[in-house]
Amino acid sequence: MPAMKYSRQREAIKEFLMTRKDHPTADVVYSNVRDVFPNISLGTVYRNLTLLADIGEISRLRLGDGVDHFDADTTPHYHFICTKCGRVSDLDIDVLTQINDIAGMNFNGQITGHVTYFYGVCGDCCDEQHS
Amino acid sequence: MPAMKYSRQREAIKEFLMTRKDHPTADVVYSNVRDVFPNISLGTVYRNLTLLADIGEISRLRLGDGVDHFDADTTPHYHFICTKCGRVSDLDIDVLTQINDIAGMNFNGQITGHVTYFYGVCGDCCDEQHS
DNA sequence: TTCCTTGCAAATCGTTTGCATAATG
DNA sequence: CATTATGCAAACGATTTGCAAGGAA
Repeated sequence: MPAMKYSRQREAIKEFLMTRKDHPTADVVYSNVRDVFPNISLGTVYRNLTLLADIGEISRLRLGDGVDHFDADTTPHYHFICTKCGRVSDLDIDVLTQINDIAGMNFNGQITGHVTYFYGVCGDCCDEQHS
Repeated sequence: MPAMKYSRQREAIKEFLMTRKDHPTADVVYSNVRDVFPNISLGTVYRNLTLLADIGEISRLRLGDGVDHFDADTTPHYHFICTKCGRVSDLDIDVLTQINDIAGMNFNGQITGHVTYFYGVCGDCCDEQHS
């Protein structure tokens, strides 16, 4: 693991991510950071997102839609994906550690964790249906 | 949705999947079905896997490893991924419908389901560590 | 004969990487 | 000055798609 040097671009990427709670993709990060660094390349964005995720300063979300999402909030929490608009939002519940034990019943091996995401229709899309 | 016609290739793909409980990828399906149809193309495998998944005869698993896995067992159940060997196996527990309700607390919207996969070390890999 | 399915190859999408140059320590 | 980071473009792996030819209803 090489020593990390400061870079304005990386800082801008992280700062942008911290302003958002909708878990943007690399592409969204790219087009937004380009407002500040018009010459930044998509490769640099990917490199820094990967680097930040590796050192634990951000987290990478694989939600099964084929695209990686990124989150400046690294505390363990669950996510919700709206099947109408695709929006990703945080859920305000405790981590369900007990389901690891439930899953471990009748299983030959050690279960150390789980990944869960919930889906359904978000508040905004529910409102649209009623109007 | 166009009417579906019989095809030997599709049949072979589905039959192969039914013999396996390790959730193979499209590539694994391809190389195995090629033993029966040496001229089958990867495109045909993908087309049929997608078609079968769309009509609900098989299910497509996105486990966050960047590759799609396929399962002839379409009944709802949970999966376990070994972080050592990458093997995917079924878990013998009931579906935890109650966690949808838990997740729905303090949430403005409707939660209709969830996707969960567990990870850890499988029985075989545990044994290896001890020997 | 109609229209679905195939094999093949090219295209697409998200992501990674090699390389010469620029910036950091 | 040593080394990491950048921009660019090419490479990549998984998956999809256009097309002409083959097979099912």
